[in-house]
Amino acid sequence: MSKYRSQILQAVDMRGTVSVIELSRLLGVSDQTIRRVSQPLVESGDLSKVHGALVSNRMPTDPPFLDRMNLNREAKVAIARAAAALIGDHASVAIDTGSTSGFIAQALRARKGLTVVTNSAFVASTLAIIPGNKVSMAGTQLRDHDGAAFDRSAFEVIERMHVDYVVLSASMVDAQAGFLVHEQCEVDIANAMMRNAQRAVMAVDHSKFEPQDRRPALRQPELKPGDLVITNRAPPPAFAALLDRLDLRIAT
Amino acid sequence: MSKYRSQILQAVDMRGTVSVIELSRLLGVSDQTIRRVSQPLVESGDLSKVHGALVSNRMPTDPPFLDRMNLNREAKVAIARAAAALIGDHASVAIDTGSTSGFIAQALRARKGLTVVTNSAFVASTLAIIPGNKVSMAGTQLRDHDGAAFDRSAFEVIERMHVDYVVLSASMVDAQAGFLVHEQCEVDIANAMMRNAQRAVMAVDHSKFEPQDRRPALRQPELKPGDLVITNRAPPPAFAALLDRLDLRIAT
DNA sequence: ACGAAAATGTTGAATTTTGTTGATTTCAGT
DNA sequence: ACTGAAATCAACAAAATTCAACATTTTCGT
Repeated sequence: MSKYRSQILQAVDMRGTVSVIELSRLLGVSDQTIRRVSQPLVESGDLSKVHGALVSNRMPTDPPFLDRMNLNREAKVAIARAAAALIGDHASVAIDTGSTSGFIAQALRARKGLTVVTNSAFVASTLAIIPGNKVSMAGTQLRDHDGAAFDRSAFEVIERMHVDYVVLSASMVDAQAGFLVHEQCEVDIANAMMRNAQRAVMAVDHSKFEPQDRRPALRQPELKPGDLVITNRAPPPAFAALLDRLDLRIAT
Repeated sequence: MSKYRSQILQAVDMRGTVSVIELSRLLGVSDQTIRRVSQPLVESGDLSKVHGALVSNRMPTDPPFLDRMNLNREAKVAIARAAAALIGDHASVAIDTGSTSGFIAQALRARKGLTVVTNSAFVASTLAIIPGNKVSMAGTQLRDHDGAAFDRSAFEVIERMHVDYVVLSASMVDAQAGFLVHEQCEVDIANAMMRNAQRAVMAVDHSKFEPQDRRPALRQPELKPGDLVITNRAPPPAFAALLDRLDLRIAT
């Protein structure tokens, strides 16, 4: 069992297919090494080999949603690790949709006995198949943007639960306005989750502190003092006031 | 119980895998010491050792469901191709849980404008993120066996719909009894789906025609004459009577 | 403070992994 | 089918890691 095993699996699972050369650069080793250490993985059927690349045998591939997951991938993985380190075995967690939340779900596969409620089918299917987890999928009608539900039944499921943590994300952070998203329905779900959770964990990579091409206009519900913000670089000083009473963690 | 124990565990858990040298620098001790104090952790199963590094055992290891997807993978892929070829763009489909259905979902990513209802979170998240698809997730409480739902709301969602095709699977085929599964709830869902579908597609790879180690005892609802059975090898002659009035296709 | 026991560091040989080279195979375009 | 570019494979040398044994330091009870 090679030390690169999990990294290769993760990279290939995440992107569907990735070239041998790219993997070698990613892990900082030679292409030959990639070929060598991936051999057992293709023999066990986890991966397939094509000329020039490895392809995942187990995950959905290509569509736009997964493209977004590859944006700032390293930052998101680091944040996900930090968030997962915070959440212990047997915790209960509400998880919203969004690519960072997707990574956090992946990192949470390491936990045992989680109770999870989410409106994202991706998060649900990631965590549901871990033995011992109890996962509730909130909502029925899934939007194609990201496979998340925002219908009435989603709220009904969320309102029935009370959890230790809620994992939230945002599309942008504004020094005055706070954490912004694009759709009102996302705010509504976040609100419902926060009302039924002890502590909020807001996960935003560093790019969210910069202006976006399509500026989101809707404010996420205000965080309580003591709620957690996880990011991967120290935010610019302009955000000091906003983050003042929150527990800020920088993941590396 | 060494004084470094918890630090090593935390670091390795956090990052998934971390090199012995790096750990030694992190804790300010020699590499040999790391090897020595990590030995009990390896023996107790918390960590694994690879050449040059320690890896966390609580990290994403293949959950059973994904293992099952790798069983008879080629047969299932062939069947999935055949099933997907049958189902055109803009069709409406109900899909049950089961690993073969998972592959069919993957093959259906090539279709456009599908309307899908499924009680499997895996199928839902696979197809929901295809632009233009309308996917309904039936059910809330997901079982860890395969991430599928069988609660009352699952039935309510299925009963509301009427679709062109229903894609079903079975754990075993018996020449007398027909298509068998392990759980009554699976039969119930199949029944609900069949009542609300024009035509059934039963997908079973060749291994299902052989006796299983754990024999399933529950009969799927009877197929109508003209319903489809897709498999990947000609079934043994003993099954001729069973398949008599059904439309049998052999995928290669 | 003393000595025994445990823990840590150091060394060098054995083992494993890695990068490089050149021959061979595969792939895409004519 | 032919050709050049790219990818794979096999083999070997170089580098890194491990292991075992011993020297040294730290810890702890008396």
